[in-house]
Amino acid sequence: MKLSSKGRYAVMALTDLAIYDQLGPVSLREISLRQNISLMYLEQIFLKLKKNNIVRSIRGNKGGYRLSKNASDIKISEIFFAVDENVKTIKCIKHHKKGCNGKSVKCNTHKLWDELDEYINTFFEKKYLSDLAHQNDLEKRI
Amino acid sequence: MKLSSKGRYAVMALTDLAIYDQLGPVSLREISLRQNISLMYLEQIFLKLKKNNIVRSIRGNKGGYRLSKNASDIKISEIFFAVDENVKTIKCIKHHKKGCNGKSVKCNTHKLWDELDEYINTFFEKKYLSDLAHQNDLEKRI
DNA sequence: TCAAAGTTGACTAAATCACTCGGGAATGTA
DNA sequence: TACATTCCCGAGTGATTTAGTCAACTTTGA
Repeated sequence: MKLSSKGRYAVMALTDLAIYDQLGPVSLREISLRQNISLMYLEQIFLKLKKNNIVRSIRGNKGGYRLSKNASDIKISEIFFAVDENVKTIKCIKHHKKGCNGKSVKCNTHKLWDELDEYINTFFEKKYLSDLAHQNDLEKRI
Repeated sequence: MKLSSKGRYAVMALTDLAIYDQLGPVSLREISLRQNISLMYLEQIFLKLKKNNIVRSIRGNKGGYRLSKNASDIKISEIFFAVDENVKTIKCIKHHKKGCNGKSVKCNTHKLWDELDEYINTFFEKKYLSDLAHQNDLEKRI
């Protein structure tokens, strides 16, 4: 059971962005250097974040990215959704019209995985980007 | 973020075993048929379960497996541990002697992943095999 | 004009997953 | 004692996913 690096990097990069956003557009190059994430990979990730309206881009020289809303309005769950980090613990859904294991009923453990999914999603629904940014305040870094 | 099939199958198979255990040793063949899991794969899984003292084996004709303790004493977390389904959401630990991202401090989001790990582990610590077995009582099936 | 930035689709090496294979060893039953 | 049935176990493998890379743009500020 693991988190993909895409989801992890997305949250790291956005936390970084949330901290430096107040100074103007933040380029991926800066984030790449500070967070030690490949620039090319960040491009991929930010494209998705942009499509999901979490960040907006400013092209050209001195350009970069900004949050498209307040950090306190961005849920971690939203970020994960944007980069396809979906918290789906099972694949045992809808085999034909039958149950999970090809039988006519749901598998033994179906309920457990459903509960787990919900449990984990709750965690990410309760966490906001601002919670992370505050832990790493700008003042502490300059 | 997903669960491996090994962990999933282990829990399914053990739930099945917990239900039929009272009738004597249960062969992997039976479990394979009932749960629709490959026999060869089950062998692999049960080897690990045995090494971790969750089941014990009876060899030879009419042999099979039995739980090595009561279903009400087997935590789901224990099962996952046995089949290496470890709930580790990050790899950003102990890069050299430094922090997660090669820098001298922990990454922005370190605390978040730590909390998540603990949160998920708590879920599995609270669930016992008997909880699942009861939902699928033998009486309902014969 | 030029450099710095974002945009985009295609590509790829490596790792992991989800098994399979083959040969063995133990044991109850005929 | 033969044999079928079961567990035992290391090695192998094909497909998929991950974690990126690459190349060739377009946009914009100075």
